[in-house]
Amino acid sequence: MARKRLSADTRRELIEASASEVFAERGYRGGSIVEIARRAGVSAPVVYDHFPSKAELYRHLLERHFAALRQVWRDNLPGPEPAGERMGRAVDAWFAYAEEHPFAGRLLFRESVADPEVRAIHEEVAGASRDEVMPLFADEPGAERLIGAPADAGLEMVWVVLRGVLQGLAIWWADHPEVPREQVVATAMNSLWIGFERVSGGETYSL
Amino acid sequence: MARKRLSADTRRELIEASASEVFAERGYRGGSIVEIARRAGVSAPVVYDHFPSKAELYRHLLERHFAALRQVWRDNLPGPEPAGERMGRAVDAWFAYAEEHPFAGRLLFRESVADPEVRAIHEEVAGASRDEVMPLFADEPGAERLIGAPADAGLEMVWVVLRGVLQGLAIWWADHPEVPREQVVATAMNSLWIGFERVSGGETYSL
DNA sequence: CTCCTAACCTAACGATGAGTAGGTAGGTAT
DNA sequence: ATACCTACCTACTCATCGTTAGGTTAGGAG
Repeated sequence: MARKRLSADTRRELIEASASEVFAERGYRGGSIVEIARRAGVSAPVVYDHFPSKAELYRHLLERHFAALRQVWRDNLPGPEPAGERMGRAVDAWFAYAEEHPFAGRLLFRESVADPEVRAIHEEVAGASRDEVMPLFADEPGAERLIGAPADAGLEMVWVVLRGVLQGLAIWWADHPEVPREQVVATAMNSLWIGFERVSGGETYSL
Repeated sequence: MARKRLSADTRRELIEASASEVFAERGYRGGSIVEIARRAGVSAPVVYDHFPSKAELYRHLLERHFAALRQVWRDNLPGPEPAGERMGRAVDAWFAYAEEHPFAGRLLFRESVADPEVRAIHEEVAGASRDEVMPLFADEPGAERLIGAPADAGLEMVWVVLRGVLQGLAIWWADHPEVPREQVVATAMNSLWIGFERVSGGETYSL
């Protein structure tokens, strides 16, 4: 193949795109620098001209995608409309991002409980996301009913459920792109918001 | 440390327990045979007296835990009681298993989208679980409302959501054992069943 | 007490992969 | 045309890890 000499910025973007792919497909440990470099059209040492280490490259990608998704919540969740409508458009926008960046969903959530090294990066980056998004929920009327004692744990569990559903569907959807987005969004909302609304209206489940 | 000579069966169980721990903590690639052997009180080659390869050891653990969880659904989901009650006790039993086997939840779901080698094992083993559990849901009255077109995709998405919620909560709970099980179960049910019930009663969400 | 099975070990092999050293050559500015 | 910067390369080092070969010893059977 004819090697082309590109500007540093252009090559860096190619490397980031390639790394998103490779990490999404193979995980942090399974994704090799050589493979990332190959798909970006260069040899492995070039990666180190742009990133100091594999871990830092990974962290950079995580931060980029998490920042984009945080923005989705910030842009869509607040507003004067009914809560269900706002939540619906936020979830829709979330999956729109996942559609546009097929590797983002897989990249962001897969390794979240992996070995200490990677896990620390995830908790740091994902924690920031959680801390920003969850207050938006806590302000919804009736939200306190979702929260048992201790309150923090209850709120965090809401986040865990939200994350679990969006993560699971995003990963699944990446393998079934023929399903239209509206259907994925509707499935998520049927599970998440309808339950939330009902509970915040007083109908808590008990064993 | 004083090395004790144990029967093959006893040592094998120690190795399985150790491997569950290590894979849960570090993932498939991150968990090394040496570390597994060390925690089982032996040197690495002894592992190969019991399992032909790392992959087969991993598969064995997966099959064991998935079989146990399948049994939980089989035992708890069918019955004459109202659907919500049956679902509630199944979810409760599921988390009881997760409580008793702290590594099961993390082990079973973490690597589900990892590199092809591991992924194939997961899809094979988890697929069997899904194929057995989902029909139990499809039979619930009103379930067809959860299912858009194509029907298979809709049913599978229900499974994905269910799995996402249980997985997320199980992993989170493993790090927060002070939260009582009832609260975890209630959170799961609030998200899952209340939404399900409401939808099967005709209240489908639409954007 | 004496075998002999099998549970266990040390020492290596081969592969893979992160990261580095040091040089080469394409483009651009003068 | 020449000189220089820098994008890029080849060729390595070093560490880790799965797996195997082959030997050693505990401990029960006779």
